[in-house]
Amino acid sequence: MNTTLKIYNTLTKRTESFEPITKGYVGMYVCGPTVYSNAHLGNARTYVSFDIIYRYFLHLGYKVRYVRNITDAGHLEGDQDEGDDKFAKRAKLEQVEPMEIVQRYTVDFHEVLSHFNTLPPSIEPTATGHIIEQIEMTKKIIENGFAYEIDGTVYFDVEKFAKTHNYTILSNRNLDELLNNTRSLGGQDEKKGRLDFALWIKAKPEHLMKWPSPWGVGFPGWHIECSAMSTKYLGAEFDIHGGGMDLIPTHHTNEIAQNIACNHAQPAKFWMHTNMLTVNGQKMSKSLGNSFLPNELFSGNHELLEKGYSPMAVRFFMLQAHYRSTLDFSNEALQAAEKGLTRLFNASNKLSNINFHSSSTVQINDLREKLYEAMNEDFNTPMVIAHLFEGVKLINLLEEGKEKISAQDLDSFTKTFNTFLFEILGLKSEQTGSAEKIDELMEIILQIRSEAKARKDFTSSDEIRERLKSIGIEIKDNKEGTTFQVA
RNA sequence: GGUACCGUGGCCGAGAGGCUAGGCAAGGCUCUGCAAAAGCUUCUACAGCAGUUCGAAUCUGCUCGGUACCUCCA
Repeated sequence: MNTTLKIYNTLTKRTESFEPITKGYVGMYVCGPTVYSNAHLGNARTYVSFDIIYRYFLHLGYKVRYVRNITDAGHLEGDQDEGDDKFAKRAKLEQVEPMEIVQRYTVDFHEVLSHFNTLPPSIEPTATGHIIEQIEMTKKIIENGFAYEIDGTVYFDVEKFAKTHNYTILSNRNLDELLNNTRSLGGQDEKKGRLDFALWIKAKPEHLMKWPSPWGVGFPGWHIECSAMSTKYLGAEFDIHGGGMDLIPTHHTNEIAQNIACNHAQPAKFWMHTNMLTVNGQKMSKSLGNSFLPNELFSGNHELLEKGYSPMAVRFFMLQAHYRSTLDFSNEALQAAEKGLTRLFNASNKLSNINFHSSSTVQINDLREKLYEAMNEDFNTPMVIAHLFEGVKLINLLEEGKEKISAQDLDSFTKTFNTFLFEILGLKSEQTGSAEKIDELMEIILQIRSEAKARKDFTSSDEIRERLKSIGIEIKDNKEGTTFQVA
């Protein structure tokens, strides 16, 4: 296995070999959620994708600092200066303090991600906790001549920046077309250029979340928080910056401009973007009203859902598509994922029951190499899963005694299979804490049943099966004995 | 309107010039008191048209269809 990790870089539009800036260390920043409402499934996909990336770096032995922010201030509704920020707006609606909104949805966000078994980031900074850093950065950008103040609001001067830098490097948009875009936004702007965006916004008197600054009382613009926090925790230049694809044209474009204007450096070597989750071919989003909340998904309580799906089935469903492809949601696809995942878990359980022989009739290293190659190809999880299913086939052959494996190979194979399934893909079987007791209970019940069967007392054995089924435990007879599954 | 991207078997989805993933569904078989499950196995697809090539799902052009972004969004 000598392949190197390759990553598609939005900055260069190419797949490039990954080399960390500092050997053995990876600095990764991912744009986190704006916590003004519940996280939906589409949001979750992005964080599951980056969870895989984080896990794989850890698996490869890197020391990773994974920073993912919480946007809890200064996110404007529109790009117009009179915009209210989202928290204040939502707070007014719900008659609560803005920070109450922030707290509620931050907790919700964490709950959702923990259902999906994502690892927490190393640092999860909040925008409100870094007002000073954002003010400092804004000051520096003004000093460097790329921003100007008008009546308490500070704007980034995009046209000036674009004269000496490639402002649209990420989106590949034509700057002139952007500047002359006929689509008008209405309202008179006090800013100089139509592409200029706010770094600091003057607060109206009734505004709830506001802070003092050299330009008066106000609150930070959206884009500056990520620049300030990534610089603070990862430095002016770090390895990876990630986020959803919808952040490319505005948020990330502006982030790069701010970083260069302040630090004279393009912040990240690699820009990685995850694609959208679609429903019936359309992007899942809050504004389109086609989004599910994870709780609705788990319970099946939504008009688009035929039934509830477990968080792991959903995670597995997401991993069956590549992170840069759109993924279309459907009940059929989720049910397929559910069954496929069960097969993988069953195979993993079987591994401990396989007998070893003096030598192997199978090639174990091939599979291992293919798994690493797949991950190294820009984290190609669908291919990893395909190879794991080859492993499932192999496990079944070994179990039936059609192929033989040595103790050493079995050990290595078990380790590889389970490492990829649990550690790298982050899947976990969803047994409850009392699972062991259930196992013991079931052992007793099944023994009684098999005794009844031995007496050809099928009335009793069938009754046991039916009554277990009625409480959601399904039993299956096969050659070696009886297995059971808790629904 | 502008700019990108995409169109793969019944469904979801990898692949990116020859070696024709994988899962689910469906058919067949094995196992079995019955049932269910499980296992094995079969099914050979790349929107259409033209071109480049010894060879194209993969490259080029056009046509049709879809989506995203340009306005808050992961």
